[in-house]
Amino acid sequence: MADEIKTTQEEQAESRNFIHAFIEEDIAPGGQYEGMTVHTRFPPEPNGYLHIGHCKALCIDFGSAERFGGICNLRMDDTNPAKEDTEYVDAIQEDIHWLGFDWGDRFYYGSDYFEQDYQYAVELIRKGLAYVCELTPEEFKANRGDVGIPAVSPYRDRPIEESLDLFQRMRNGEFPEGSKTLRAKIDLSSGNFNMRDPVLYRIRYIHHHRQGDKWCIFPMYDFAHPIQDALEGITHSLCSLEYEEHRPLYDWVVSNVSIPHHKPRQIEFARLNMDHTVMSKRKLRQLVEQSYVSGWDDPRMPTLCGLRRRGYTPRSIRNFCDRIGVAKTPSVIEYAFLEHCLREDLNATAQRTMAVLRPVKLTITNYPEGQSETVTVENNPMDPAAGTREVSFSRHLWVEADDFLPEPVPKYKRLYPNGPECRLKGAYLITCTGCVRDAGGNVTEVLATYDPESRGGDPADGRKVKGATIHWVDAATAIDAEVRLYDNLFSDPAPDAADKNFLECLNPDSLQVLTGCKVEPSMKEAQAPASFQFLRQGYFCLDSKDSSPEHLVFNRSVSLKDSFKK
RNA sequence: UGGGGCGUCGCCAAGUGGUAAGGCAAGGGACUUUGACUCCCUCAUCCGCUGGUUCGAGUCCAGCCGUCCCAGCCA
Repeated sequence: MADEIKTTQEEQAESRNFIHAFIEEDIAPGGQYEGMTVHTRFPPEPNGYLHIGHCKALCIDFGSAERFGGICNLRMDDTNPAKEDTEYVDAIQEDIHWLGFDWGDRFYYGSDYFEQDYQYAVELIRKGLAYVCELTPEEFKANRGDVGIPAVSPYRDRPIEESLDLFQRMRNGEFPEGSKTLRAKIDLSSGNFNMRDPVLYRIRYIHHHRQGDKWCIFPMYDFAHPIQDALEGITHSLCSLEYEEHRPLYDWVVSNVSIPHHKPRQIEFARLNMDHTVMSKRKLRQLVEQSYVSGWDDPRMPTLCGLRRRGYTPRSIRNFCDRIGVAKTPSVIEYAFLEHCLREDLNATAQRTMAVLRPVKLTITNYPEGQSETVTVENNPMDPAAGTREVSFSRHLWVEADDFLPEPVPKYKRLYPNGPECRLKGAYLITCTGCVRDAGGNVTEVLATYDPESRGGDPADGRKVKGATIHWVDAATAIDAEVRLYDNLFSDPAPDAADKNFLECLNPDSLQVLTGCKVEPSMKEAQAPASFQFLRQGYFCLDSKDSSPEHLVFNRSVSLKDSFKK
């Protein structure tokens, strides 16, 4: 099984996307980076937790470098002090490491380049390619121009020396916020508004999480990013589609600033979108801050820490990202595909343990009261090396309520009176003989007889078992646990369609607490590593941060289907 | 409607002029000590539309339609 998955990964590794094609051209003989090491970077803004969309970018940034024997830097893109916080820096690194990516010693902060950014800005002024503009934000907007109407700046042609002086004084803190900016002198009538003399620097009297109060002018992304890339020797700056229109500006900065002979190439790809959830950091923050969820790591969140608590493995997530492909087509991936990748991984690696979610008592009428024994069950049928465990068995058991039906429906092959012989996983063959009902007619107990000659689940005479195999828990030793059922935060369709009111799209059934879950004792002893149990088409797991049964997380989204057809 | 993208099966996605890969989902069957897993089969005469070039077009050209993004002193 593990080999098969590995094979899948190898196949995927061989698949080539358009970014790979570009890189190949660039490093091939005659290409602009001939003979150079492919160098990429992952530049998160530390203003939130990483989500699965970032994982796609991570896989592309680190993956592309790795594919060509290159390296990838990790850089905190913290040029806007108003939005960033140190809190996120550590969490981001932790999540990236959890996924298994490593940036070695190449960890940087965009803000560490502030002094160099400043010097390059001065260089642009000296070259007559930038000027200090005194339009206020309101005036700036009013003079932005429009379709076919050029923008206007009365300060565009001011003397270089004057801009130099003003820029220095901006840095010195002599002017109030919003009073002045440094602008690139490019083209006020460009159809691409990013080129209509874009702002390079703005004044902000805000404490920077890393630079403290050293600076009161901060470079814009469009100015800082290309410089950071160039300084770090990045060959390929991979980013999402919305930066496509910024590329001319990116190239403008790179070619007008005298960073020693290095021009990184920006290539854009479509960011990840998924149904049943939101990927916007702004929205995710809103969910957290307005307490719609318990935190960034709420299992319903698409954040990496949320997925981790929900039972997702790093491998399943990376596999997912490798398989969804890289293209420029804006796409929406079905959540079912992510779930498939998880099941694939868990099936091969997860240690099983039995639990009953909606219990009904099962009594083996011909098994002596008070007697008990232990049976041996394999920890992972897909992997003999995972070993076995001993499970307690006695006269009274708990089984899933829907494993019994007083009246069978077509194709039902589990327990019903005079129904087929069924197998209790790892224990014995049983035949249902009837049930006990309360005054209201509800089934309170299922009755069955067992074949003493079928210990371990194999009939002594080798007869074929017609019924299904049923999982169970010994009532004498079972422990109760609170189980939380999680479904996706949003029901279909994806809320992005109703952007502003996305909170109204919240799925009211996205969290249920099921009490009375009976869990096999060994689960408690198993601790976190032994964390999964397949329940037909579903699975659940122990919370990765707290292995106590009170924190069982059941991923309902993969078990929504009825386990039998009516 | 200014600019920039994108349109191949329900969802992704290969394909770069030679007669539509693969995965997910779905349906059918086999197998099975989890109705899981695994295995087999089915699932686009057609590539947004309309013309054109060509012996031949999803691939080239023209026009049209649809859709997403930008128009922050955010990233």
